[in-house]
Amino acid sequence: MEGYEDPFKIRKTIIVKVLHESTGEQDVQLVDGGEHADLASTIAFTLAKKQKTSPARIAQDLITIMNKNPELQAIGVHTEANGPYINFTLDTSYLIESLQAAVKPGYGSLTKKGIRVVLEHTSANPNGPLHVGHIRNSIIGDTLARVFRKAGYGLEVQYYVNDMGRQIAIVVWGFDNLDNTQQVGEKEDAHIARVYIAANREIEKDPSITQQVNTLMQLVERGDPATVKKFRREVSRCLDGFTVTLKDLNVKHDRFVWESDFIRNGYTERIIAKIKKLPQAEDEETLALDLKEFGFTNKYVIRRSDGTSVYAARDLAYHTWKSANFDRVIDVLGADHKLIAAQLQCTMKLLGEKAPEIVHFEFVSLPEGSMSTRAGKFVSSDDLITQIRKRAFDEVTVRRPELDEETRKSIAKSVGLAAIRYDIIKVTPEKSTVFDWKEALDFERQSGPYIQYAHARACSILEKAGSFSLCYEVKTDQEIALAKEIAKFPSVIERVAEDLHPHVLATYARELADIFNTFYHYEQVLKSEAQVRERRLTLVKSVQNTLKEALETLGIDAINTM
RNA sequence: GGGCUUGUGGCUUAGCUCGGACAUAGCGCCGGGCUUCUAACCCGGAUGUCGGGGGUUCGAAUCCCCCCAAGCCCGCCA
Repeated sequence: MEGYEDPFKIRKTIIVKVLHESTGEQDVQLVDGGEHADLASTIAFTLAKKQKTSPARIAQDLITIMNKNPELQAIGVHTEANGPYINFTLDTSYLIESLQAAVKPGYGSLTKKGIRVVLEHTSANPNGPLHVGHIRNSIIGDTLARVFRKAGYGLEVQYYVNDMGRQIAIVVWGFDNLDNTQQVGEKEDAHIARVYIAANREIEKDPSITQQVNTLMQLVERGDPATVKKFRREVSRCLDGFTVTLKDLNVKHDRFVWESDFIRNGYTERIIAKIKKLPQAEDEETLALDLKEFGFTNKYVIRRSDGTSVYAARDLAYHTWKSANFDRVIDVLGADHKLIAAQLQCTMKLLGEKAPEIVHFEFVSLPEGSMSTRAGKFVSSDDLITQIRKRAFDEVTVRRPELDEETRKSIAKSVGLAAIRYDIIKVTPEKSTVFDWKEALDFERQSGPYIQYAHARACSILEKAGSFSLCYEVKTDQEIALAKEIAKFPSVIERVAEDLHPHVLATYARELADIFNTFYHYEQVLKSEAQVRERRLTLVKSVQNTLKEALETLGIDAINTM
C-alpha cells in the first residue's frame, strides 16, 4: 500500500484545478453530487452576483468550456449542467483502480508519515473495575490508535496510572483497617472496589478518618518505603484486573506509565521550578497559576500549602516528558476533564512545550442516573462481557446447531466483542449516552455483528467459488454502487485520523455492509457465467477485504463464518 | 451565577468543522420476500415545526445573536 494514491481524490483535485482556471475563483470547493452526480459545484451562484447573470446561464457557459478540457477528458470526467448546478460524473476508471488496490492485504493503509504520536487513553483510577463509562474511553482510544497506525503514523499507546491519588489512599486505608480478604473467584479489581466502597462508608460515618488518609498521601509523596509498597501492591493488583478486561475488549496499551515515577525521577520538582518563574505564578502558601488572561476564572493549583504536589503538577511533568519524546501528543479524556485539560494545554504553551490534542467524550450514565465507583453504582465491563457472550452463544447455537461447542464459543466471543465495541464507537463522542442492556445485546442492523455477518457471507461465497481469475470491471448499478463505497475507504481512514472522529469509520463500515447486502440480494455471483462471474467474484473479494480491514481497524474480529 | 457540550419522526442516530438540488439510517409500526451464493438479511409504505425566536444569505439542520431544556465542570480531589 506504500505510495497508494486515492484515484477519486486525484480526479477531484484535477476538477478543482480546472474549475479554478475556468472561473478565476479562489474558492471552488466541490460538494457531493448526491443522486445527480459524483461531484458538483455551486460556483454559478457566486459568479451570478458578480456577473449579474442568471446562475443557470453561467453554469451552461462553464459546461461548454469545460467539456472541451483535455485534462478532464483524460481522467474520464463528464460534465453537465442541471440548472445552476454543475455536475461531474466520473467514468468507471477510478473504480477499477480502487478495486485493484482493494483486493490486496492492507487496503486503506496510507503512506508512512514519519511522525511519532503518543496516544493516552483509559487511564482510569485503579480503585475498582472498569465500567461501561471507562470503556467508552478505551474503545475510542484503541480505535483511534488503530486508525493512526493504518494512516501511517508511528504510535505508542500509553496508560497513565494514577497511583498516588486520594482514591488509592482510601483503598490502602481500607486494606489496613477493614476486612480485606479476597473472596473465592473474586477478580482483583472487584476486590479492590469492594474494599474501596466499604472504606468510603466508614469515612462517611467517621470523617476523622480523612486525617489518616491525608497522612498516607504525605507518606507516599515523601517516598516512605512501607507506604509506597502498599500503594504499589494494590494498584498493581487492580491493573492486573484491568489487563484482563482490556484484553477481552481487544484493547492494547504499549506502556503503563506510573504517575509516582514523575515524583521519584524529579520531573515534578523541575516543572514546579519552571512554573514558579512564569509571570502568571502566585507563589504564596500554595503555588498556583492565575490564568485569568486566558479566560480561566479559577486558580490552577500546582502545590499544596503542606508542600505536596497536586495531580496537576504530576500531569504537567508527564506531558512535558511526552512533549519531548513525540511529535504529537493526544489524550482521550472524559468531558469532566474539559476545564483542567484546557488549563493544562494553556500551561504547556506557557512553558513552551507541545500542548496535547484532546479527544473528549461525554458521559455514559445508567437509566437510574450517573455511575459512581465509590457508591458501587456501575455496570462493570466484565459483567457486560459475560452477559453478551452468553447471549451471543445462545444465538449461535440457534443458528448453527451443527457446530461443535468450542467453535460456537469462539464465534460467540467474537460476536460479543463486536457488539460491545460497535455499540460504543458508533455514536459521536460529543453525545452523552445512557447504557441500555437491550440495545447492547442487540445483534441486528447498525451493529457490529451485522457487519461481521456481511463479511462472513462474502467469505462463504469466495470459499464456494474456489479459484478464479480476477476481473476488474463494473457494469450494473449494484456493482457500481458497491465499488464506489469500496473506493471511499482510504479517504475515510485519512479523515478519521485528521478529525479524530472514530464514529465516522463505524458509519462507513455499516454503509459498506448495507450496500453489499443489497448487492447480494440483487446480483447472482456463483451462478453467473464466465466474465460476469469473475467480475462479481472480484467485487466480492474486494468488499470482503475492505470489510476485514475496516472491522480490524475497529478492533473487531473479521470472522469467516457465523 | 459563570463556562463547556448536547437538543434532528414514538425511541436511537448521521449530517453541522467547510451553507447548496426532495434531511441519513436503524428500532418500533404496516405490507411483502427463505426448494435460490448464510433471513444476524432484503424490498416497499406511513411517520420530521432539524428545541424555540430573531438575523445574515439567491439559498440555513449547518453561520451569527437571544431564549428554553438536559448533562458535565467551576476543590490545597483525581
